[in-house]
Amino acid sequence: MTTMGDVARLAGVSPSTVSHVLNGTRKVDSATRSRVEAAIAETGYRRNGVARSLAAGRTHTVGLSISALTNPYFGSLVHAVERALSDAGYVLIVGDSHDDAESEKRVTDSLLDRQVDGIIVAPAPGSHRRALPVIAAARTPLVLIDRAVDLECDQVGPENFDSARTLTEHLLDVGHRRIAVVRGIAGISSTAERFDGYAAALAARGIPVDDDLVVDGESSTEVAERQVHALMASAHRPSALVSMNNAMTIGTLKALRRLDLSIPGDVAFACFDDFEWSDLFEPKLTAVAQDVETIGATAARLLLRRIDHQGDAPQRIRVPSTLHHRNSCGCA
Amino acid sequence: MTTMGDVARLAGVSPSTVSHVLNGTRKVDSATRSRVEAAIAETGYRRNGVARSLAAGRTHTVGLSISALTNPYFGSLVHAVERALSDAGYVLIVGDSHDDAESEKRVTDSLLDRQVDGIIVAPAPGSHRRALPVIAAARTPLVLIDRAVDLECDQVGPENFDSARTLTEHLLDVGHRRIAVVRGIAGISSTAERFDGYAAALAARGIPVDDDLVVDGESSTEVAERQVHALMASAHRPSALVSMNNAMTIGTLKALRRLDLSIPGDVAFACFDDFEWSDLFEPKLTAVAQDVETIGATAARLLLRRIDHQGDAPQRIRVPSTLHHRNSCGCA
DNA sequence: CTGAAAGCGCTAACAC
DNA sequence: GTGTTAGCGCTTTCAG
Repeated sequence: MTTMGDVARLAGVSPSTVSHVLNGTRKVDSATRSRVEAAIAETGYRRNGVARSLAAGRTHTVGLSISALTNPYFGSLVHAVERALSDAGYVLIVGDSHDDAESEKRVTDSLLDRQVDGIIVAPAPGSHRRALPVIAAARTPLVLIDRAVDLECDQVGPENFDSARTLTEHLLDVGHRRIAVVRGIAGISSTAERFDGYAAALAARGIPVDDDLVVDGESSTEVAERQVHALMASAHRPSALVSMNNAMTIGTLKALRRLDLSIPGDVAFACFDDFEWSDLFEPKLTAVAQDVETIGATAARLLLRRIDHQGDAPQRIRVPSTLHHRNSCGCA
Repeated sequence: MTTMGDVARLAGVSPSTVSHVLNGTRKVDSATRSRVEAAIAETGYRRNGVARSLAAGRTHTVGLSISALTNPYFGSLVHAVERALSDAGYVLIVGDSHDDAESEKRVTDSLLDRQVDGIIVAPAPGSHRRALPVIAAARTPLVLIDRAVDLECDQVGPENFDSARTLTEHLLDVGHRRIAVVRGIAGISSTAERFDGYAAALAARGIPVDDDLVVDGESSTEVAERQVHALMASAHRPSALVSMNNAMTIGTLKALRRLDLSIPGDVAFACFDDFEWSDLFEPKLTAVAQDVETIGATAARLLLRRIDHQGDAPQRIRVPSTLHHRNSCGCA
């Protein structure tokens, strides 16, 4: 390993000059600079970022705790965050929380140990009692993404309530009265907000929430498939269905297929999250698309700002979603 | 920031003892250990991983250069790699290469600067002339994933040739003679290998490759849609189609839909990469599923092994794929 | 079983 | 415009 000292010696200058030409951090005579650059080229010197971070007190590294990269929604989120961060010269460490408070804590502890300059968390259920307080105590800049938590810090996520209400209202407009909802995993804000949106739409029409029509899909394809199958095979089958995320939508569609129920003939259908193949599917899916790009980019932006200005007031941003009206809702 | 020195002073021991209780790196009297632990708890001390890495010469960090996390295939790959790595106490930095040699070089340079203990690369076209030599020169453990390159280093990827041949043969068996292929981005091994598999299947039946039936989808949904549309609207329309990856499959299906061509009635279809919704689509897609989990886990395993044993002979592993025979191929 | 001390490679005052 | 030097916080010989 060749170090800055080696380069300095070869160029006949001091280490600090080498440092300064490398970082452009003070004026260096162009002749000197050339000698240094030649020495760097000759030795194949490459700077040691670890030493640099230790001395400078900054790692230019950001951590992200998230669950299930397998889910394209999160994949896109990571993608958007990574892009924004790398444009700013930062690098991204990703850790999978498995949507479990314990694993999430392990991930964030490891990020904190590594002295990341900031952390973005898609909080797992129970996060506010485990990981989040520790991050706050470490005074490491923090941004919450995708899900809201009752905590004084920057937060970005999709608009859930209105979107879920719109989806439900639409089904109501088509004439449905018995509308079932497939709800996500308990303990996270999006599940609650989307459910509330559903309930609000019904309430506005004077329809009470019927517990028999609320199925817990736990944000999982398998669970949703099983639960929807049970519901649709039962006596109190609804005439319409709303699924609150992409994974559960697939489960729901599988269940309907297994029961040989047609959409929208036997049941109307609308869902949260759009798919690349939404209009390839027959019938084309009426869905609410989240603006993942914006959510991710905003999270990165908020974090970078906070890294530079610890003091600013925390912001909470909701990114609007857009309804893609196609024909699974049956209102052709 | 409280440091190890602070803890040592409070516990009335030397910094080195604190270090040893923290790392379990030498025997410490249990009374002493307790005092140290108490001091740690009292101060809320958290170790500085950067200083640790500098002193120890290891970062317990691995870098991954990959393209398009948006693509669920890569998302799952990252997921698998991350899991295996975090089980081993490593952390993963991901960088997006955009399948471009220049960006890839930027990503890997930044990883090298950060002194990662190893790097996993899904080589972009041209990688062997830019990023890879630099990594090799730095003598940083390297594993290639997803795509092969003519280089002496560990490599893991899917089996492509046989899978593509099987897919094509199947269409041939159904009786098709004019089979078009939608081919991926140029310059990467999987594109070449899959195309060769296609060509080999034809050759075995004495059918020459017809250039008019080779469409370049560039691994992109949009390009594939455009090209397939052109082909299918032309005079020399094939009776069957093979698509060589997931993104292009979606493009292909969109094109067929736009032309109102039915599968398998108007064209038989088979593809590389399985989707969660493959059997939800009508007709269900006949597809080759790659074992992403295994590929990712293997890459991690190879890398960790090489980090510990620089000397071992490089391995090249091909993970077999499995054919899901459904009905888009039209052989009911 | 424990401590002293020499670095790890760099940054950033501070001095000239 | 350039050099000196004191750290950054930890690991790890080497002694005892």
